[in-house]
This record gives sequence, structure tokens and C-alpha cells, in this order.
Amino acid sequence: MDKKQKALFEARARIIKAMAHPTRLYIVDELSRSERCVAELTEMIGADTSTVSKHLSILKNAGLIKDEKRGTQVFYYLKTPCILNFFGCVESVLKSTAEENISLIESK
Amino acid sequence: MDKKQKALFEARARIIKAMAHPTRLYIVDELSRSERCVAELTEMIGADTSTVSKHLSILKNAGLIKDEKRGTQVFYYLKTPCILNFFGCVESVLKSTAEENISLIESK
DNA sequence: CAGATATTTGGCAATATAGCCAAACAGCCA
DNA sequence: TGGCTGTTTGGCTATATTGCCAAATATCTG
Repeated sequence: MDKKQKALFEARARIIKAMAHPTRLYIVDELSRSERCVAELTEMIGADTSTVSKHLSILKNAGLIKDEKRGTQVFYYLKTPCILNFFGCVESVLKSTAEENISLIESK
Repeated sequence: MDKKQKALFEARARIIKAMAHPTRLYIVDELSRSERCVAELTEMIGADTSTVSKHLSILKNAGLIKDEKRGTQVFYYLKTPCILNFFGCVESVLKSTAEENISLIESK
């Protein structure tokens, strides 16, 4: 693996890593329905505001979401809706694993 | 966010987390072309065999790849090729971020 | 069985991540 | 300006991840 190729995989991993957390997945999912301000997300998630704010900045730095300030509030929204394609596949992995577990139990 | 919903996002995050590493992305990419044994991947990646083996077991536990033993070798292959859909979107995030950076520079 | 090859596991040190609290900061309004 | 609301940042501790080495395990072959 040469240097250039390595850099590409590192760049890709940074983006995926940004989504590799339940709270951040939740945020992405929620923003796919509509934009939200920090306070709204904090309420839904049930963590400290500062924690949610940090998760948002991770998603933002990865280039997945954008923000817009309106008065004292900051609204966040999805930048690249294609992210949602991730979910379909993740779901099918979950499903296939679950099915295997079931057949393991049944054939016992 | 209720308990059930939380568990679902945690399950999804576990799968995404398994891919959130450059070496593991490389492995998935490589296995999308053909199955490979540990020694082959180790050679391509240029890390310790034990390191590669651990990465493989992370992918396997997440349900993304499967293995098959043949003699002393263990061959790994993709279990859910739809994972590759991830890459398309990751690429478009990378591209859009890059374009923004360029326009930032140009409008300076 | 002994030796060789391929892979996994245990253990450890370095580094990264998560979440909370407290404090700083920003914009609004009286 | 001073206080209020909403958000971000700094700092800390607890926990998780990474990657190497050494050792264990498995399979094949003479």
C-alpha cells in the first residue's frame, strides 16, 4: 500500500469514524428528517448540552453536517443526504447476523 | 430516545465502528475484489501479522466478513457486498469537502 | 513425533475517545 | 449596560483502541 493510497483510506476512515457512535448516528438520522438546534437535539438525546455540542462538531468537521446561526440558536442540518444510504446496508448486516443467530438456535 | 431505539443505534454503531479504521477499510476494499488469506493481507498492509489478524476478527465479529480454513491458511471474504455502497457516499463527502476547500482558497 | 508454516491470543504501553462540570462566549432585550 | 438564553470550549477522569512482541495453537510433512 503506497503513501497516496494510505492517505485515501485514512481520509475515508475519518468520515466513517465520525459516524461510529450511537449518538452521532441518532443525530444524522434525526437531521435527515429536519434541521434541529442544539437544544432540541440535547432534549431528545438526554445528555449534557456540551456533550451534544461536541458530537455535532465532530460531524461538522467530518463534512457531514452544516450549521447556521439564527439569533442565539445554532441549527444543524445534513450536508450530504446520501449518508442515509449507509443505513440501508448497516440494516442488512444486522438482519443477516440476526438470521444466522436464529438458525444457530433452531438447529441446536 | 427510548431504550429500544437506543439499542438499535448502538447495534448500528457497532457495525460502522468496525469499518472506522483505515486498515479495515483497506481490507474490505481488497476483499471486494477477491478472497485473501491473512498472510496475503499482511504483506499488502505491511503491519504485524497479529495486528492484521485482530483487524480481521473485528470485521468478522461485526458480521462483515467470513472466514474459511484451508489447511494452515485462513481465507477471508466479504459477507455482505453491499458494504461497498458505503464507499460511494464516503467518496462524495470527501469530494464535496475538497471542493469547498478549493473555493475557499480561490475566493481569497 | 519433530519441525515448519500460518494464524490467533495474551499482555502491555501509547494514544484516542467520551462525557461531565465549570467557565467562557455570543446574541438578544429591558 | 446587565442579565438571560443558547452554545462552545477547557479540563479532567474513565474507558476503549491500537499495534507490537512473545507465546500459544493448529495443520501439514517428513
